[in-house]
Amino acid sequence: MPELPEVQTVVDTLQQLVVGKQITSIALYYERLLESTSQKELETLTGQTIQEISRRGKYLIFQCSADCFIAHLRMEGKFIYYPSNHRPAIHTHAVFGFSDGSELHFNDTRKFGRIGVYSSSALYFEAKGLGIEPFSPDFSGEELFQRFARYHKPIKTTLLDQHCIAGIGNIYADEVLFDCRIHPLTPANQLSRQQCHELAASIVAILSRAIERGGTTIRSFESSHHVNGLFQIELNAYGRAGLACHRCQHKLERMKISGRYATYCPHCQKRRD
DNA sequence: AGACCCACCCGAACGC
DNA sequence: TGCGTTCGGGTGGGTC
Repeated sequence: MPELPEVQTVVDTLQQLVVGKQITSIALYYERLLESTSQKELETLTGQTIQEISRRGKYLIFQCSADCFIAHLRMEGKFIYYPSNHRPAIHTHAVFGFSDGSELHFNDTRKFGRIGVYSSSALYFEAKGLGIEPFSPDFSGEELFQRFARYHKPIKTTLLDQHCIAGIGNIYADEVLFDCRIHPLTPANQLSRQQCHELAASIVAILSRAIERGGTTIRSFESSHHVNGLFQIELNAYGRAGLACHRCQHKLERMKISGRYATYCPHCQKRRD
């Protein structure tokens, strides 16, 4: 499932493929793909040129001549680029045709992904109340310490809360907590300054490493299934319940915390409260 | 207001 | 073997 690093990889790849191209047609096969956008509004992209592609949290931003369209891949959404006209594969919900004959298909088995057309991406994210970017200059241990003061819920849940920090999903939340030896149930507002500094450093380090790997693994977008990039990363916690901890050999455990699973080492990640 | 839970989907994995 | 059931993922919206 694409989290920040996977989305960044998609951005990097798409930038080389479709920036500068003019949209000449849009076909929509699944209406609910649109988020607070009518088919008519989607149509307004026709004739516009994609000027820039960027990322905010797990959102992809396609800045076009007049409007922008924003996509969220959720679990299995993917963009597939074809240099020329191509029959839509199963689970393809939208096709953008460009003036040079190439196409960008949006494909999503789960139908959870969403796209929408907006006049300003900044306003869109402001309205959403999206949290701080891990790669923004303002991101620091002190910043996290200040933010966490408002969150009484478990740190695992807080890391997943996109209003606090943008871009972290279940996988990297588990990995970061393992790295910092923090028990997932620890209330966020009970973390020490020191722990927040470690968390901030760990988030940046682990996400960076994942982006590096994603970037090196994924060459052609066709074969990208971006998850490929993810599995190039050695995971220490996520998906390893019942297996031996890479640090202490104890069995990792899995626990449900506000509806989400957390995998952690009960020996390395002790509760301190 | 804040914490929780479910709906949205589908296919893989599991149970009978 | 074949069927039915459960589960998991991110997010928004609903409920208490």
